[in-house]
Amino acid sequence: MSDTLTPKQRQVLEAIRRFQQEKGYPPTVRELAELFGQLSTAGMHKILMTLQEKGVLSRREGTKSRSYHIIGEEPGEGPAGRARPCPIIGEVVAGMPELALEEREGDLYLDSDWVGKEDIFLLRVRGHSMIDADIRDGDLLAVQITQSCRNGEIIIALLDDEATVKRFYKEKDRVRLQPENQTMQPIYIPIDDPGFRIIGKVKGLLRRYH
Amino acid sequence: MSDTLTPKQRQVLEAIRRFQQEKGYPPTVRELAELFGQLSTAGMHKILMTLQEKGVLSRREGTKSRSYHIIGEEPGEGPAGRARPCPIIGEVVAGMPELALEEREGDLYLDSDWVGKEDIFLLRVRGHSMIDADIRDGDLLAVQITQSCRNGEIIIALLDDEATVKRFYKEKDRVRLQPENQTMQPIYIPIDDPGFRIIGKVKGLLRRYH
DNA sequence: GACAAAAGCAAACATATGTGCTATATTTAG
DNA sequence: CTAAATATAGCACATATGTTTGCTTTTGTC
Repeated sequence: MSDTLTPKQRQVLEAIRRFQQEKGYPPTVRELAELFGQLSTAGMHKILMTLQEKGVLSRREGTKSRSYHIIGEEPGEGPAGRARPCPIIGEVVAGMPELALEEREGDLYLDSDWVGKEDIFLLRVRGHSMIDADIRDGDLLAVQITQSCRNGEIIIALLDDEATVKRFYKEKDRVRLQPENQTMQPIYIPIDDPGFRIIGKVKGLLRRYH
Repeated sequence: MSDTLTPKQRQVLEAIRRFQQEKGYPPTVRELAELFGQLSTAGMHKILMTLQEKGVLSRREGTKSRSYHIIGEEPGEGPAGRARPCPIIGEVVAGMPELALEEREGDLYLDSDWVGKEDIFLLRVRGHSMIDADIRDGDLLAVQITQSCRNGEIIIALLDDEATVKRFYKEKDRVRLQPENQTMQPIYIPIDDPGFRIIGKVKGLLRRYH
C-alpha cells in the first residue's frame, strides 16, 4: 500500500510522525500546511484525504481537532502510554515519604510493563553491602513505595533515620532483616519499634556499563 | 504551591495528566467537562484559569486548541521524546545481525538518556556463567550493536554460531575473551578467525524482582 | 503536445474549541 | 449563621480548525 505513495505524501506522513513525536500531540491541518510553506489549507487537506483513502492515515471520530494519526502509531499506544517518569534519589533521607526532592538527581523514564504502575522511585546504591545479592555500588534500585511486603522480599527500610537495604522476614513478634552480605549478622526488630519504618520494596535493578 | 489546591482542582489536574498519558494528546475544555459529568464548560474553564494562576498549569501560545498541559510535564519533553522501544531477544541466533525476530519476546521502552540512542536490543541471560560480574540468570542485557569495542568491555560475540558473553581484550595478534566466572579459562582467538564475530557490547543491565 | 494526476492558491463555510458573562447552588472559613 | 470561595448551568461570542468549491500550476506519461 505504501508503495503507491507519492514523495509528497511520504513527506507529509513523516511530518505527522515527527510532529507527534516531538510535540506530544497531533498537528492541525494548518500547522502541517505551514510546515510545508503553503499558504492554503486546501492542498494539505486533499493530501490528507488521499492518505486516508490509501489506508495509512486515520483519525478519531467526527471532525475533531488534532485528530489525524498514522495507522499503527496511534498516540497513546506508543511510548507515552507505557513510559513513566521515575525520580532518581541519591539517598534515602529521614522525613519520607515526601521523598526529599533536594536529593533528586533527575528522572528516568521506565516502561510500566516492566516496573508496574505503582509509585516508584529509583535509589542509587552506595557501598557493597548487597554484593551477595549481585547488587553493586552505583546500581539503581527501582523501589515501589509500600508498607506491606512479604517474606523474602528485598525492602528499603528506615532504622533510626538510617536507610538500609535488607531482606524482609516477619517472625512471631519481631521482624528479621537479613543482609545479603554473609559477613553481616541479621537484625531483629520488635514489631512496635517506633524507629523502624518500611519505605518500600525493591522491584527492579538498573546497571550501566561504561 | 500545590498545597493550596482544592480537591476538585487536584482531580482536574490528575484528569489532564491521565488524558495526556492515555490518549497521547491534551484534552479540550469540553472533554474535561464531560469527564466530570458537567453540562457547562464555564466551570471547567474557571478551574483551568485558577490552576494557571496557581502556576501548576500552562498552555501553548495564544488560545490554540488542546494546548493545556501540566507544568513540568510538557508533552514532547516527556516519554515520547526520550523513550524508545527495544526488542527483547530470548537467544542470540546465528544469522545476525538480522536479529532473528522469531525469538522476539516483545519490546521494552527504555530511556535514551540511560541507554543511548544507538541500535540496541535486550538479551535475556541464560545460565550462571557471568555470576562473577554480578549478572544473574534471567537478567536482561542492553546490547549496543557494534563491531568496535575497547579493552575491558563486556561484549556479545558469536563463536562458531554459539553466542557468549565475555570481557574483550585485544592482544598482539589475537583476541582474549575473558569469562567472568573464575572457574572458567579465557579463550584465545586469532584475529582472522572466520568463526568469530562481535555482535555488540553490553551497555546496561535490567533485573526484575518478584 | 495532450492528458491525467498531483499539488497549489484564494475564499468561503461549518464545526470545534476557547473565553466571557450572569445567575444559582454548594462548600468552607470565620 | 454569614460571608467568601467554589462549583455548576445556560447562553453568547471569538477564535481555531476542518471542509468544500473553483481555478491555476506543476509533474509525469503516452
